[in-house]
Amino acid sequence: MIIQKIQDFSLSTIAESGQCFRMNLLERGTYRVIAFGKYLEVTPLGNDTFQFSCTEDDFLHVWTDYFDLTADYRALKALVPPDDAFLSAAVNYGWGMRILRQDPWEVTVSFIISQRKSIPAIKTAVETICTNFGTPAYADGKQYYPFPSAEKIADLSCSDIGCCSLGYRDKYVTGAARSVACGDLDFTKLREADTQAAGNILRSLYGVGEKVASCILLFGLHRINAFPEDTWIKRIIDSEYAGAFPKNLYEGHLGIIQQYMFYFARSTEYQRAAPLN
DNA sequence: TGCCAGGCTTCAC
DNA sequence: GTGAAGCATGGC
Repeated sequence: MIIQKIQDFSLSTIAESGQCFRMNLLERGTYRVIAFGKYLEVTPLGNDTFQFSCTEDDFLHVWTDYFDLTADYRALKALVPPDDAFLSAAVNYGWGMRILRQDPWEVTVSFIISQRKSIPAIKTAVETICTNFGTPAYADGKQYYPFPSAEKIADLSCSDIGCCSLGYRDKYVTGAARSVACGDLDFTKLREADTQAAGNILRSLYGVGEKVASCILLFGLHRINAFPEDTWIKRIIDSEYAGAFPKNLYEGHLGIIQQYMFYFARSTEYQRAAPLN
């Protein structure tokens, strides 16, 4: 068990911002995270202090990286011009945001599934994949299901994986799994490649286009300048920026800005004031 | 019951 | 190269 003081860190903001699908609220503010085959519970204790249900070794070598705890987003927020009312409100609303450093394989599958699905439906599909094909594991007597390996998914037919509500995306997921399993898609090499080259490789996968590739770059490879433009971001750029968002102001950190925009655009606070649809 | 969802591929033109 | 059609299924 680790007790840690962390400033500018909000579990609810991170969990509800649409970047991950296996971080869930249990009770009284405690969130459960399943990632990299490990199980974690994080409980806010007040005064910027959090309890992590892990060893010191895992905290230092797994979760500090995962939650991007060494980063400081304050300098980025300071770049937002005061006269940009939307983005000023967005970075304020998204207090405690972090861009998680997730497993790129899990991110690839999750965001392939995400196309034309609601976030609750994505979470259901991802969880069903884990319970059906993940190898059960235990932490403190609790059973959980890690995300299955690419090799495991590669052995499945579209019919086998049909129980996971993937619809027409089933062939995209099995195809990506086979690319990883046979070595054609190597995330170790992608980490070393420049962002443009990595994006080109990702877009060569069947079922991966510009938006999903950007999500894999941002959430799986921590290329924080990747800027996924989904329907929400496009509507915001049209309605708040007359179709021209000033990306040049945030060069190098566009992915973080995008995450504040996405999280705020979907909030009831913004929807009440300026509904997008 | 009907509409919509963190898009993509395919096919005309 | 550009734009429209079609897509499976869950959640509200």
